[in-house]
Amino acid sequence: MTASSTPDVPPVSSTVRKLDRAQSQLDAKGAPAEPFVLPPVAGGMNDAQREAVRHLDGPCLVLAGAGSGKTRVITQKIGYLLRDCGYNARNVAALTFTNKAAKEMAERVKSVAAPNQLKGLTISTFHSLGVRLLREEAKKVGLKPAFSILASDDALGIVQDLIATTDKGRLRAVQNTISLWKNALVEPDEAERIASTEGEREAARAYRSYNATLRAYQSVDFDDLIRLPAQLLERDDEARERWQSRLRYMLVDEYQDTNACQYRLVQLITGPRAMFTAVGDDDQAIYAWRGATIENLAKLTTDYPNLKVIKLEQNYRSVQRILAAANRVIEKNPKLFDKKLWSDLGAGDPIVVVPMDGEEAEAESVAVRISAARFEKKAQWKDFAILYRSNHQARAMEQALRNLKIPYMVSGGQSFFDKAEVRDVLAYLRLIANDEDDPAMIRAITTPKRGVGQATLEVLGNYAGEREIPLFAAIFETGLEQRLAARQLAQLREFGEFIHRMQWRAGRGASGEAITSAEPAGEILDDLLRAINYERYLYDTFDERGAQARWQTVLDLTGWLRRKAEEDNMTLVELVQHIALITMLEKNDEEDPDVVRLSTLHASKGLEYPHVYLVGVEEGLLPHLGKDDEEGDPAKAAESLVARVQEERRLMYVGITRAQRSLHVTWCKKRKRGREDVAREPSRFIEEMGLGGEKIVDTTPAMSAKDRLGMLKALLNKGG
DNA sequence: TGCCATTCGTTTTTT
DNA sequence: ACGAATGGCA
Repeated sequence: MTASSTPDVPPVSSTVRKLDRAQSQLDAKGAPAEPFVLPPVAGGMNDAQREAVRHLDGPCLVLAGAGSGKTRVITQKIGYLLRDCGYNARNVAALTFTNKAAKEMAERVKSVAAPNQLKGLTISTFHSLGVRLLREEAKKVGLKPAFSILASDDALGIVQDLIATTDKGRLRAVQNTISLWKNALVEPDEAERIASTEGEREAARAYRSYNATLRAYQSVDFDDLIRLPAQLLERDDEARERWQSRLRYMLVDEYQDTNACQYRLVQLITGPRAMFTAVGDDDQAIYAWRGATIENLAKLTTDYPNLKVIKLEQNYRSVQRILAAANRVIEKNPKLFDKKLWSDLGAGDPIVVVPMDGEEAEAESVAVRISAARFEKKAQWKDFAILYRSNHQARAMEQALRNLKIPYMVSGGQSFFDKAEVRDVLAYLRLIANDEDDPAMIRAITTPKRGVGQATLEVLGNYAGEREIPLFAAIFETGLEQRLAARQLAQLREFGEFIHRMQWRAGRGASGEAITSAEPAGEILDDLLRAINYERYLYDTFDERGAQARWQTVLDLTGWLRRKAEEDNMTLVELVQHIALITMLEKNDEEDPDVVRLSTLHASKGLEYPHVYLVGVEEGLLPHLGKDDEEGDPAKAAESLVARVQEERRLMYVGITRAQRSLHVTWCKKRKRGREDVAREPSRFIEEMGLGGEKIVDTTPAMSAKDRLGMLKALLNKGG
């Protein structure tokens, strides 16, 4: 799986040797030595946490069980480095996987050091760091600094052009396989060698041209944001040394979710000095499907013989009964590191398991129970979370919550940036920032319709192909006059002029680099939307309701862009360059509103709630086991099935351990599948929780609509 | 031959 | 409930 044998990616050991050489040169030039005497650490931590914070004698792995205070360790350690150890914030980086986690960590770090000490500190996702590195080093990688980042849908479009099929599932499979290869540092050559199934062979054939197409568009996909920086640092001694002396201490959160590529990047940046702290929990590894491998945890111990391993085993989050159930479930998985979580927060209430008739009944019942519990426990809405395996389960829940007028927020789910209207607007912005971005060009020039259709684009595409120039540049070529009707040509040129004007106003110099005389992003955006008449287009193509919702989304987007540009004093072009990574979570700045949280189990990781309702805990849903692929190799199929059950079990573990005080687990005896009701079995994980006599099986039927209304009124009256 | 409507089927998680 | 595929109609 690792790329040790790939010709153009040297094996770890040789890399480390090279790094050693590079590093000794660096140190000889007088880089500051690490502090000798360790100052004390501020209190409020247990012995293990304190040890983790203070360990600076080399690489450090913190095995942090759920709720054991890992974020605390990271933030305290940042504070320790900056306050007490003389580190400059510019030389410290903390990496997370999600924007949400990065944002939260940035928030918590504020309490740990003075603002001026924090200036220049890097707290970002792997992907954001990758973008930053890539923008700065663009020339060395053969990209212009204004390269585009393609969302997965755009990347899928590229795959579609490469493979002759309309089968969306197959295209996704190819895209996915390529993504996994990139994450595992497998280059096209090796991919061709190791492809074993028909699907993989198809992907291997497309892999090389997929990369070539991206390059032609001056674009990268998400995986490239890690892969290309790693590749660059691997090959370019000068760049590597520069980044090594720049990021002198790294902290990596959720280390169990790193993939081979991310591991390599960390390894290259930290170099042989290996000044880093990795924090993770093998029991919470739930991203194997996107290339993460817990082998990275094991590899750490072999790659770094002087690795200090510290376990955090005291849980500060959950009541004993919840923790015990979680421990019993995860016990069924093989252990990489032995650790046992304990808590002194008291026994707590028994865990409640409730079988339900169907998904509406389940949703209704959970909603009613939350209403009642809020009243009984004098709790707030935001003390409750409803967690589920897959996004579509949110539908029924949302409906039930709306019926009871319970405020809620859905986190996770499909990204804001996947919405068509957002991608439409962004296509224009991408094109303005990078006019070699052909997918953006095609999308922009065809939405809204402006009399340029398939036929015209084909002519343009052919012409651009012959000359090997971008589509946008082709617009202005004189050779087109013979091939296109005057009318079409006029449309194209008008569009081209329009984009040119926007580029100029947005602060993009003729050759692509940013210039200083840019107009405010907000004004340009307004003019852009007005010029393309986007609102009108929405109302023409959708019904009143749909158009209104979509237009609101566009306003959210532009409003956010405008604010962001002002706050960070960026030109539109600069803004667009890192926008692909930003989640709308960042937009929801309103500090935690009092609402019930709906979330997938994946999106819930790292969060905690007093009262958790884990719904749809059924065989086939959690664990969700797809079909066995592995064409005709029963041994392999069985092996992968076992691995998948183990990952689903960790997902269950993550779900249970989100709960602080109470946990409800529900499952449906029947569930609608298509139009038929299908009988369902409770998840094996319910049994594995080992609730024994303690389990309460509550079979109260769902309330009638009338009773519910009565209860709601009663609650409203009493609750005020 | 192309488009519209109906019917059937359905693996999920995210940067 | 959504998306794709197929069948029927114009």
